[in-house]
Amino acid sequence: MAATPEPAGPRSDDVPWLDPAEKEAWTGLVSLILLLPGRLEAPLQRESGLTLFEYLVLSHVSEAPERRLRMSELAFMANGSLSRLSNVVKRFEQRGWMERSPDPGDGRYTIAALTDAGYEVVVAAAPVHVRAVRQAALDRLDAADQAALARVAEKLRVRPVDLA
Amino acid sequence: MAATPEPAGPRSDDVPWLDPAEKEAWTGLVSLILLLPGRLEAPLQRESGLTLFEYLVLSHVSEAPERRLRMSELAFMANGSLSRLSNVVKRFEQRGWMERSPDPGDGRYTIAALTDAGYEVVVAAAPVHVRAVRQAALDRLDAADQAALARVAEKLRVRPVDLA
DNA sequence: TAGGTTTACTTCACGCATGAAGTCAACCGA
DNA sequence: TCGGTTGACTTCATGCGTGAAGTAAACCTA
Repeated sequence: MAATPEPAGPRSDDVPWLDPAEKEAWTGLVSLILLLPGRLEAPLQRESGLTLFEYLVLSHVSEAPERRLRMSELAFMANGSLSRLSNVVKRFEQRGWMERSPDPGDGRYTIAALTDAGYEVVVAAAPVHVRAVRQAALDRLDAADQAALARVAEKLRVRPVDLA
Repeated sequence: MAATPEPAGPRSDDVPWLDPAEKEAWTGLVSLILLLPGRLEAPLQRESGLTLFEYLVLSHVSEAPERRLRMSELAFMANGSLSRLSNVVKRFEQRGWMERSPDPGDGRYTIAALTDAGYEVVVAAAPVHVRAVRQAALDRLDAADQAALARVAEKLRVRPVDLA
């Protein structure tokens, strides 16, 4: 397999190209990024009609005290931008799974709350998701792999721009 | 941070829940999947108007002998489904970056070829991408991390359905 | 207390991804 | 050689994600 996407022609000046070890890491990362989301989401999508991100949103609010969270905190927890979250919560509101209200203490904040209907949706979706995670990932990794994955992810963790 | 998306209520029967180590691996994987694509694509998008997947497509054809490849091989190499590739190549054809023709030997195959215009696009995009990869990933990982990442990705590697 | 700035969020237009259904070529079996 | 099956794509409707621009509340600062 031709793993290097280096164009065959004259190479650029200032950017050092990837050595073999780097290339392998890069190839692996790319395949994770492009193939895993589908695998992880497919069961959730089929059985609960949810995106991975949507599931994370629901599950994080469901665990928060009183099942309520500020939009910005929720966005952070669910690994998404505020914009993305806003769109998702709007859809959830239309389906009756969530409700939004301004924070009485500071009107700039919006508090997102899970309804009972929304709660039932997460409860139904959770085992589906866990099964998918085991099947697509955890079952294929031993303890050392899992630890390494957690370590690497921690080092690469990065935040979307619009929440500072 | 509330890391477990386990709903607070009665837990499901048959699916074993995640233990702490598994939970960390899972959390890490999820954040990689949700946050890295954006980081990796943003520069490519801004400076070359390309998706990560689109870049991979271009760069893999550019390295193939005579800059031609069967659609199915290309889809496999670029970590995408045939359907996704077909849409991308169609757009590229409209921009004059690629051309498609049926394989003379077996009319079921389609051969995708890079034009000179397309070649110039990859050459311009490559350093942008490499810089992004270094910045978002490689620079933050030492050699052991990189090896671990490659190993884990290999174990999780999985193929889209429609290319068997 | 008025003007400007920051913070938190929302909206919308655009574009890409998905996957089910369709097309067309080649192969196979009787 | 004809009908069925497999293989390799292609198409299209639907829906989600992105990011730039907008709104509105609170916080300065003089």
